[in-house]
Amino acid sequence: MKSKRIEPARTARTARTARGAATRARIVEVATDLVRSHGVANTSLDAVLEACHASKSQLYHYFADKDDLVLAVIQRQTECVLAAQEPLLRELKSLAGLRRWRNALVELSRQTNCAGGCPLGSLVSELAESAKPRALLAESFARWEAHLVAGFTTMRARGELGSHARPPDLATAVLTALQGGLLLAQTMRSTRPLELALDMALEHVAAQSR
Amino acid sequence: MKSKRIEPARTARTARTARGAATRARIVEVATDLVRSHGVANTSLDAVLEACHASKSQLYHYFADKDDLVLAVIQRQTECVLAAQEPLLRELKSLAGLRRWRNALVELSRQTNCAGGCPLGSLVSELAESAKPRALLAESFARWEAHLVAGFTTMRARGELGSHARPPDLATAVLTALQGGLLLAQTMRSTRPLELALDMALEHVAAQSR
DNA sequence: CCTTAATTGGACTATTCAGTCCAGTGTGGT
DNA sequence: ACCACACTGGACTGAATAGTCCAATTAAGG
Repeated sequence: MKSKRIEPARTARTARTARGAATRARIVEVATDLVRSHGVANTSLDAVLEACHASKSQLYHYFADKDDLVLAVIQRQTECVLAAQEPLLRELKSLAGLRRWRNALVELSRQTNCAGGCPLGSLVSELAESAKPRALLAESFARWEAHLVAGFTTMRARGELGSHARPPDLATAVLTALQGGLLLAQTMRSTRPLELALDMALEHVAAQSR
Repeated sequence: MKSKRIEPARTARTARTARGAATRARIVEVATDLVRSHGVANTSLDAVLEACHASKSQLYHYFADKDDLVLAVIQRQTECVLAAQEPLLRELKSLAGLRRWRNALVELSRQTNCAGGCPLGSLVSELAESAKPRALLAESFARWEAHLVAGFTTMRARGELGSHARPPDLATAVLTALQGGLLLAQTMRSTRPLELALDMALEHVAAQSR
């Protein structure tokens, strides 16, 4: 039982100056990079501060504690992933667009030699047992799914999917395939699992076309 | 650059006595439990030793260092998972058996309130960037896949799958669906993603039947 | 028995890390 | 110009934690 609410809840001020905002942003940015490559538990605050030339007091001026910083990292990582997906997600309005999305992801994975996996997926296993981080990650995936839902809805409206197709379910299924594919690809150091997973997902979607 | 080979490689003796073997086994067992529930980075050696009533010297008598213990934990976790899968995997010789497998997994996930995810999958994101652990995990998944391959091969021989069906690819695809489904289920605290993922995988397999 | 080696207890070290504190510096508003 | 407050530098603390060391205990074989 760790009751945090007993304490005066610490500060965690919000930046009131351009300079302060810049500092805060710099910390989050660097922390996000380090967490992506080493995981939360293997990223020390000292390492973050050294990498972004900030001091302890700066960090604790803007964040209550490490957990609080991690929440900011999750949010930033979410923005990064969604921003990277944006161009692909935008044209996700047809089976052909879906196939382009698949190819782009496989290519991306190949370029990094299948290392790293999904930045958000990786956070899950480390943080899913903590309430707030888990809730934030759930929200992130929901936003990701929402883009897919929009695409499938458009496809259904166009008649490229049957009227019985359920965009939310399709989106969830496709996202599980992507996450599972990336996980296995990372483990096997081969894009093959990702390709098979996404192809299965594409087939699943295509099966919903009239 | 961390060169480990410069040192005399430390001891890591193998047990030469029933008592010693029991001690070693006890350490690995407890470590596996703690790692499953808290992750590698959040499991301290002191915690392991206290939980199994052993001392530092006992641990370092049988393991070179923490990494070495982690390798043993991966192996034990693999045996546990495969042993738990065994009864389900054995009857994986028909589409009906596959469906029973699906239902059992969903039920299992529901019972744990979707917490934890796959014990092996969780290790991946934490260890996939280290050579030996990654190789071990790849081997674990390969063994898991092998069971699925055997099932699909039987199904093909029986004519329940077409002769064009490729058991290894089907097995990989099914495993990615399971992993992705568990990951999302853990995040969303709902069995729905797992159900959708596995149903997609079943449909994928069924599509290979004549 | 008795010797040899396996096994064990647990104190000790060195390091790392989260979090605290306070004195000092910059800055915006009046 | 001046004041209040945002911001910053960095030393310091206390708790963990991986790993070391050695003396004591226990078992196995001749």
